[in-house]
Amino acid sequence: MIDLRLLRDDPDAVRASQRTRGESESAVDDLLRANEARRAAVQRFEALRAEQKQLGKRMPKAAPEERATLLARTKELAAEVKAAEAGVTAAEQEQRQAHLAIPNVVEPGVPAGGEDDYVVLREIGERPSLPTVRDHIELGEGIGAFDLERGAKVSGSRFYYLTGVGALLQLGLLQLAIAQALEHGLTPVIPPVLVKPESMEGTGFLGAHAAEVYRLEADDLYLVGTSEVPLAAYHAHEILADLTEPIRYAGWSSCFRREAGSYGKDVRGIIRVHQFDKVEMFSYCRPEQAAEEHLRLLGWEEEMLAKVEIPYRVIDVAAGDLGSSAARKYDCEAWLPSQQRFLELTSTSNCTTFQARRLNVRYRDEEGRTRPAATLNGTLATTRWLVPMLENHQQPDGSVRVPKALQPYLGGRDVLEPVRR
RNA sequence: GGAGACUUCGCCUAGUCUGGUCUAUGGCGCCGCACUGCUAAUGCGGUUGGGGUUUUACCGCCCCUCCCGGGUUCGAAUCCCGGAGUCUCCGCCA
Repeated sequence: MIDLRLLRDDPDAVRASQRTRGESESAVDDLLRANEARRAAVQRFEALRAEQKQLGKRMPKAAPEERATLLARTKELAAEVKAAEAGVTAAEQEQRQAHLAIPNVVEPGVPAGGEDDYVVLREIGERPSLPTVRDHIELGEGIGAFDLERGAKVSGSRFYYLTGVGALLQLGLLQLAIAQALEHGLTPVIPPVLVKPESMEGTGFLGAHAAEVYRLEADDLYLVGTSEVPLAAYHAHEILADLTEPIRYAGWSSCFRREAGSYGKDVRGIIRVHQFDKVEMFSYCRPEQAAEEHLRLLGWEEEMLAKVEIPYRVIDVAAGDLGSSAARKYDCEAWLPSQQRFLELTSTSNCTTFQARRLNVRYRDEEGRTRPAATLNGTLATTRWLVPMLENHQQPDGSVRVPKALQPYLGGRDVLEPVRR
């Protein structure tokens, strides 16, 4: 939810943001109107309620005949107050609707436009020159890293088993991520992956992405698509006592996505799957520190990418492709030799105070006032990373080189050789 | 799954039976001031959160907030109904 004070003080700033995103400007006026209506309703109610309380106070010490007149008026008032209160509730609901319809105000400098209007900030590392290119499926099955057929047999399409070196690669990668997170002072967290509707809603995943989410109807719980959800809801309805330094977590969890509407896209292999594992960074900080913190998270993502020795580029995602919560988003995309294209490996979002306002996460500033915190998130490692790792480190005989940083997790091996199945 | 107890302004707690004087008690903690040459101790004062109004700079005034949502009533922390959470016991499964 955007800041209503900003909306009232500078509605043009919000309109400009909507334009950059390619979204409706009239939504801004809808919210302004709804806010005004709400305030009017509140004033009506409060005036009546004040009178009711005044008269009620006189009741116990009123003389018998005075009491009769009082009673007549207060009875009347009781009905009016009740009606006015209903008016407030209705106006609040209407404002909330209008409020939720407006995505976060984009950060200055975000490229305008849609999915294809990103700006490439830099490209790091050398694309490998390969005489013969095998894709990750051929390589992974060759070295016995995963079993797609049995994944499909047991659970359906877009499921897989990680086996042998594949399981070790993933565990090593995630542990490497946790080790790095610890180095930088983040608190490692293994969160619940089933959450209540309000937690899912608070993080904004039941809006445009509702169809992406698995729901357990019998228990009214949702499977999270990222540990961002339980990490963001972790401090919901809290006032953080000290936020002079950002509070940072590194969540390790399985993630579940329905991938509805992605039929035919990356159907083979482990690029786009229903279940994967991820280490996700999550940061709470003061709003004025958020942009700086965002670059810090991006830096930590790049540090991880360097450790696994993958060529990648960094893009500044265009406004129309940000999602509702983010004010700015940087993606790191790995080079994929088999497809001669880039594949998203990490994504870091600065949600400013938008998400915290929904989840009611606040902090106390120097003057003792409570203010909404800023929240940010960013990817440190996922199952998907195995794809460019296999492809970029492949050798002509179908074996795969192990980056130095991961070798300890694979029993010291520096090459994974093809195995007979 | 069944039964019961509980949920009060950071923490603990009084108040609920017997509705109005609850504008919610006390302690701890925290903040400020005073005092003693420092510390400690003591004394005094302050300390839930949200919203409205004055276009929040401040002060003030008002409304809401005693787990949440309804209801009864002129009036609800207090009575009634529903829900959530915590704990205890029983059952079941590990």
